[in-house]
Amino acid sequence: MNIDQSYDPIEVESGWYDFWMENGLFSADETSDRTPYTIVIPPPNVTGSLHMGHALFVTLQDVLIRWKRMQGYETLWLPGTDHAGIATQVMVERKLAEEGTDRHELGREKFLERVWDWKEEHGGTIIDQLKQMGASCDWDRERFTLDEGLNRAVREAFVRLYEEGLIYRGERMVDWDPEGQTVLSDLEVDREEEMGQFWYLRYPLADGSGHVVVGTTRPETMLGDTAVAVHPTDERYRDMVGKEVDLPLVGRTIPIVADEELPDPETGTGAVKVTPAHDPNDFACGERHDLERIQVIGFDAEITDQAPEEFQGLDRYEARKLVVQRFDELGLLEKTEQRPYAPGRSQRTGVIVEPLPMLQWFVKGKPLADPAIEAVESDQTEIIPPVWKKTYDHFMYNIRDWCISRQLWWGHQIPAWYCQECDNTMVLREAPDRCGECGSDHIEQDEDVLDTWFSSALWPFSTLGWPEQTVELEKFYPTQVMETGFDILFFWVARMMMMGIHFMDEVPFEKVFLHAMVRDAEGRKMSKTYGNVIDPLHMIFGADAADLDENLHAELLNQYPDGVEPQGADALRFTLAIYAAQGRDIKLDIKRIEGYRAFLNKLWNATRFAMMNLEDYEAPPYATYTGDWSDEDNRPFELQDLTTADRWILSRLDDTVAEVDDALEEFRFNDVAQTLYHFVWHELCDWYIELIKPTLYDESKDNAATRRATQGTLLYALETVLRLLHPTTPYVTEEIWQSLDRGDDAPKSIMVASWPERRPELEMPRAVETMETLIELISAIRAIRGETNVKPGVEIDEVFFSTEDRRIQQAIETGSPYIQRMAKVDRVSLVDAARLDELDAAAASVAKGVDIRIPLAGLIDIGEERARINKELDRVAEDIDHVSGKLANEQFVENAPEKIVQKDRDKLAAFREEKATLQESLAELEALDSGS
RNA sequence: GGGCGUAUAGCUCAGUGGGAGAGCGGCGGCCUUACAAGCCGUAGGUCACAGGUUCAAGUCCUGUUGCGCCCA
Repeated sequence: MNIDQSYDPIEVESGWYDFWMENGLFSADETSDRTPYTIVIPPPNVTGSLHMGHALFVTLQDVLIRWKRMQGYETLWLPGTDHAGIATQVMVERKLAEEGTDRHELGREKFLERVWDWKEEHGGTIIDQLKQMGASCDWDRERFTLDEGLNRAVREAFVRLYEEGLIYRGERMVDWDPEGQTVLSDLEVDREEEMGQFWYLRYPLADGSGHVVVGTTRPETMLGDTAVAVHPTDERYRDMVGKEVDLPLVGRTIPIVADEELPDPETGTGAVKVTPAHDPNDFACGERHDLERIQVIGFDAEITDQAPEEFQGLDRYEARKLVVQRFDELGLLEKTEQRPYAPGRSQRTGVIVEPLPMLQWFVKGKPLADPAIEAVESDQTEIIPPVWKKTYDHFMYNIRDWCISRQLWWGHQIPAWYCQECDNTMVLREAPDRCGECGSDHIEQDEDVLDTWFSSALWPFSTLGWPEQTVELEKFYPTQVMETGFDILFFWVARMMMMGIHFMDEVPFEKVFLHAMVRDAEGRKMSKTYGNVIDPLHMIFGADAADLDENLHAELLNQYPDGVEPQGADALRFTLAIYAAQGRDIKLDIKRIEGYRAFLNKLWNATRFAMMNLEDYEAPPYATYTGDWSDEDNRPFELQDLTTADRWILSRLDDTVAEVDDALEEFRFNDVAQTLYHFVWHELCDWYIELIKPTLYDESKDNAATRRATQGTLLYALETVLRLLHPTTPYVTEEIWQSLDRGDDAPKSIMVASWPERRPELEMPRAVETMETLIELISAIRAIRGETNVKPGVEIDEVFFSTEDRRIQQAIETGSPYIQRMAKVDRVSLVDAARLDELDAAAASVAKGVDIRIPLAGLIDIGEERARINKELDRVAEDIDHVSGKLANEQFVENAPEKIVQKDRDKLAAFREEKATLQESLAELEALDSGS
């Protein structure tokens, strides 16, 4: 025995990762002639740390990669990290603030040094954590979105798109993050509905003939109003169009214009104020009516000198208060009300964004989106689950130009240079010495950097060496699967599709699998606000109460005041896999993780059992497990020596192989895990191992061949199921597999053992049928025992079976030793119906059409047995009602397929027979009861 | 406001027109030499609601309600 008494995940998971690394088992060979299978990792934030979302994607991708690797593909799982522009820069800026300085004081160069330092310090964390999850990435190829090769790819892509007219610089309304001090793309702004104030302001008409009332959620912007708009069909304002109003507080006179789009007669008063410099819709309206843009809120979110002096320098919210106050004082505040509104907030800083017109760089949407739509339409890329195709299409068909410049320093600096002399703009791969137009050397590079997602969009090919035509690119592009969360379908997947097709003329991946969000057990997002965060590392390694944060992990602490036990990466992975049903969020409950650790313990102990009973077994060469079986000498056991139980488990194993494989092909990870769980626990352990104990314990000469066949079956089944489980639970399967010590010709790791395939030789339906019958009969006897208070230790003298069915009779004959053992029965007697009638009082049951009788013989509680039979009778009566009702329906008999109708007729007959048997038995019991 | 999804046992979820399932939890009984992280048995359902199609609906269609997400 070289396996510990119980499963200890920490112990098991401690050494194998190094072993895999040392043997180079994760490395892809770009020169091999094997069919490639490539996944590029969704690069996590370089300074981040592992959360459940990461744990999920690592699990699913590793399952796919390990599966394909075992199938013999040249697998490449290419890892890396993302520089996460805003997030990282904000982090470092906060640190600087603590030191009482800021990036401007430091200067660009020094600041970037600090960020690189920060990256060096924290950058390894997430990578180490991915490794702890067991990720079999090719670490030699690890990339970073800011490394030199990727920077080159970014410059190349930018320049080409510029030359093709697909990147341009222009003044547009953009979302400004006043805290992050940068522009954001549409996608980086979150809108969440909240209750807000809605103010109604009176603007007096310039001719003194009255006033117009406008509603707004942002009164401070009135300082920049340059018009009031009403709908041309709105009768209320028909006479006002063309008139002017005196803008209070400001003293400006502004027109009332008729606009088709901006005002909604159904909302508010139907008249709206127009602030072209501070709202995208107003901006558009301003373009239509040629209105002035007056920017009254600056980049620091303070009121500019374009506003009256009183307001200048005020924060936008202070200004709001003051504006409202002044309106009130002037009697121009009509009313206020509470109303839900959805302000845009920066995804990074959480601050309400300020829409402002700015000169920025943009990527044109439509020309890149059209081929990407077509690629999905024509199935060059398949989106799974398919429901997301609609969302993808919706985004692509309504795509807007993408603002890619960011007022940050941490990122790829835009490769554009401006001549200070002649205003020439140069977009180039390398920095120029002088202006190409006027020759001046007074040139400056654009200060801004690119949106991080711009570099991420190139990830599937930039990581393989593009723009060089590398061997890697040739071998591994396009990739096979992009596996990521649906929340970045637009941010990332859509943009990779556009860029991949544009630059490579080929889609970046054949399939996109979008996984769900991991939530807490109640379905809420994991967040500090709720205190419901579950840290994957706490699940893997355990956590003392002291390790847990009272804010982040409040709920966990509540549930586990003393901390949590280590569950291991395998249990976590198995849990995430079995939860990963398509089209549904994952509501993670720690109890489930504990349950699957118990499952791995079960597997562990099944192995211990096997090893105890295989000590004298001489295992066949490993090649017989994976090789061709058409040659009888190359099989791991003699088929003719197999017992019914052996045949059954091998058949079921073969079904399991097929089910697992099908489920993997279709990304049904939950079915993969569920199928294996059921097979290992409820077939292999609950039945097979129990069934074969007598065979294994009988060391007589007569039994030698049978025993050997059973030993062979046990080892084969265990070894095969380990291979099936390996992609999901790599550590424990490697540990157990190694301890089986399958000889010199076995691969050095289960990682590179071959993936199980169906074996026609193992399909033995007759044995399956027999075992299914036996399992039902045994369960029926156990149910009687359990419900009539027969103690588990007590052996029943004799059980009688009666059936007309030849095949079932045979099953009982061959299976009687199994029945004896599993139901704890001394004798099994197969008799004809007449013999049953001779029995006096007996417990009775019917299963598979077999009458089962157990003479009471003083061991069965008569009262309990009567109650049990009455319950059975109720059930049968319901069944009879149901089926006979169906058969009484002429429509059903006429229209339903004959097969279905016949099935119901057979059922009805069986139910009636069962009822008769039970009634008879009950009558006997009652006679006995009254007689005694 | 528009769109997408979802509703099945106490909880978390499978379910592919043909008698409603699993895991966890509950209850009862077991220290049976692989495993008490275990074993045996068992209770628990108006498949959200209302219509419709069909011989037959958890499953297909329509509507309603609740919940979730995306876009505006």
